[in-house]
Amino acid sequence: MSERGERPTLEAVARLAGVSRATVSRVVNGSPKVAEPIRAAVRRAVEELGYIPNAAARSLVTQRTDSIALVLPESASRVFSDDPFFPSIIHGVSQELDAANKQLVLMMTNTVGGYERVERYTTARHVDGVLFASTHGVDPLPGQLHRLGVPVVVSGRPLGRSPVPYVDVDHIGGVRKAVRHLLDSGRSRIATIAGPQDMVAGIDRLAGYRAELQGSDRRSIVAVGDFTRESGATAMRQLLEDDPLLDAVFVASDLMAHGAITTLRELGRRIPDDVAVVGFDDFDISRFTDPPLTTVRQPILELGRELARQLLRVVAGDDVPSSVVLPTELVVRASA
Amino acid sequence: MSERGERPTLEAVARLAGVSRATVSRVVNGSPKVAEPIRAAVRRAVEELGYIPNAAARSLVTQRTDSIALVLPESASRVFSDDPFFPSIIHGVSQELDAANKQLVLMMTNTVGGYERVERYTTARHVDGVLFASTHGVDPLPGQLHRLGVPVVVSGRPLGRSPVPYVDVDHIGGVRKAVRHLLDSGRSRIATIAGPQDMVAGIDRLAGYRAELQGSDRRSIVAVGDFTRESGATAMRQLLEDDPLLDAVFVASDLMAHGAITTLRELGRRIPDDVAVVGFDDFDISRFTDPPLTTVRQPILELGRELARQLLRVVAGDDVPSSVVLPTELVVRASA
DNA sequence: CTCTGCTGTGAGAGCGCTCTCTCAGCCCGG
DNA sequence: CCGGGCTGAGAGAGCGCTCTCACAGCAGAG
Repeated sequence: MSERGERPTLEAVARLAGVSRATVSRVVNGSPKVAEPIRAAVRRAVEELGYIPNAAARSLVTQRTDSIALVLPESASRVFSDDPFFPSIIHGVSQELDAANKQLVLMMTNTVGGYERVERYTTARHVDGVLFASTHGVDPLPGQLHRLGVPVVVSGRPLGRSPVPYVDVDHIGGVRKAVRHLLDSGRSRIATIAGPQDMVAGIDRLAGYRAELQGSDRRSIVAVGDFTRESGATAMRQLLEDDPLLDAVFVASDLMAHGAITTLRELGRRIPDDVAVVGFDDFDISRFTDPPLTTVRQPILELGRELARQLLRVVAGDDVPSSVVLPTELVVRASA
Repeated sequence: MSERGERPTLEAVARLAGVSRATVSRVVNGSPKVAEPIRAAVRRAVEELGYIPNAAARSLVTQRTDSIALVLPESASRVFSDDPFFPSIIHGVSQELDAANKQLVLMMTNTVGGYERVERYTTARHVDGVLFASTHGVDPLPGQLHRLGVPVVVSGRPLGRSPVPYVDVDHIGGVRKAVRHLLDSGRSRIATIAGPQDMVAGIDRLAGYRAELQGSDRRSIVAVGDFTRESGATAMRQLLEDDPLLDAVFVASDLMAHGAITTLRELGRRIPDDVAVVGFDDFDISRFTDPPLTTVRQPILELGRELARQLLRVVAGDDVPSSVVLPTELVVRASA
């Protein structure tokens, strides 16, 4: 191994193997048009010197960086320590990028100047593509990058009209199954704790609830939270004030469902006997609540992987099915 | 804004401003020896063209990449979705790197060929420095990189003798406070569920338990888990078989403590009346267990930040206080 | 035996930047 | 009025790689 700072270059390998730089480059990059004996000699020289290509030099000429940015929005930090959503996304993305030999550059917009940093960094093409995780409201950046020709894929259908390809899960379908389950088990006063109405996940899950209830003669009872446990607890309290006789609640996130369960217990309601509770997410933790939570599973890891796969496809220049919606599934446990 | 692929270069800015490339470079990099009028002219040209320096070209000559790798070990993935430890580390690291204008490159060793990938990537100096999060057992890579002169800082005191600087928390001090608390509240049969004994966190927390018990005439009752909820539940069952009369348990992680609580409840033990439970971590979720968990708080976010700060110092060439140990603190809630 | 057409290799330019070195211009002292 | 010292700007090399183009060598056709 070489000492600090004196890494072998293509030149050195070429000299040792007795060939030109171009030939070494061909071998290193797997070009087929190199005679076998020469290829072997080069391989040996590479091995001997412990040669590893300099990424900066390569990027400079190829205009590729072999790295992908994953941008997490401001809100991510708020829930980061308690909400396994972003970790799972990261994990899924990482799996696919690893397999494709791309690097994952993580960026958060939560810190001071975060938005400008991300904007500069991504428009400067320091990365080959950009992934956005669940943006709040209307974030102009994905569209802007898309227009500049930077490969972009976002998680969650963007609000408003947007040409940016996305990957999302079937919120509405999942919620409808959940509400149907409550109806089928004879519940008659079914409330919901919705998510923030500036996020597609919040909007769609409420829409699903409304859609399924529409078919029945039940009226909707709605409170809104922000996906945190605390907001779930508060919203539940409010819901019970609105209708003390409600016998079921669909909660738009598991964390909020946990909060709701805490409130229900404090107020002496038995679950599911008095009030049935269904969540949305299927976080690991929900198997361990008391009672274990019935919930709609969304495949978060898979969402991350699909996100990465789509982006890699765009980066590679393949045409992309503009968007993907992954299925959700009702997981019935004891709470409903 | 320019079309795809035709980003302005230094050259273009220089031409527009009527100066040389060198001068533009000086202005862009904030050199003080440029006359004010010229500086202003260059700034204007930069603005007008929307010039952003090409990172690859810069890296090529400076030999810096302005990015830092954070390596998460294999085990991270296993617990990723349920354990807020890594997310918090990432978050803390990210905060500091953002502030220093460095990029965060995330690498996991969990995927196929992960170790080799990380090794190649980091030794190839594609990053200015490498952070390792809580390695299992004895990982040779940090030491190896350190020897090659690559700036490295690891989280958690390395097992065995190692010259690699680390940042850790005061496991032993925290555990001693926890056990002392149990002793002071009159508990006489204090068991422990230890963490994996190939990790410093597991070893030290057990050592702290033993050390504090040593002073009293109480005997130690030990079971070992792997920091997961399930292992906590199993270990608790085992502990109760070993000593049905135990009246307290110090659990080496919050997740395992949750598992233990589940078991205790299943077996009809009241908490804290029959058995007091103390955890270690102070995850958010522990405020919401029933009863809320008394636990040792370790400052995970701060650990991440300190990790990044130390590494940035090494990268900058400042001499580094070889290691840092952050304080832990007992948080008393209802479970003990 | 020459010519054409291939295949495999080398020469060399150039990606966009930084940094050293050189030098022009100016101020001040002698 | 001239020379030395200083300051600020430009010229130019070169970081390590890829890729185009030229060309050597050889096979097969005419």
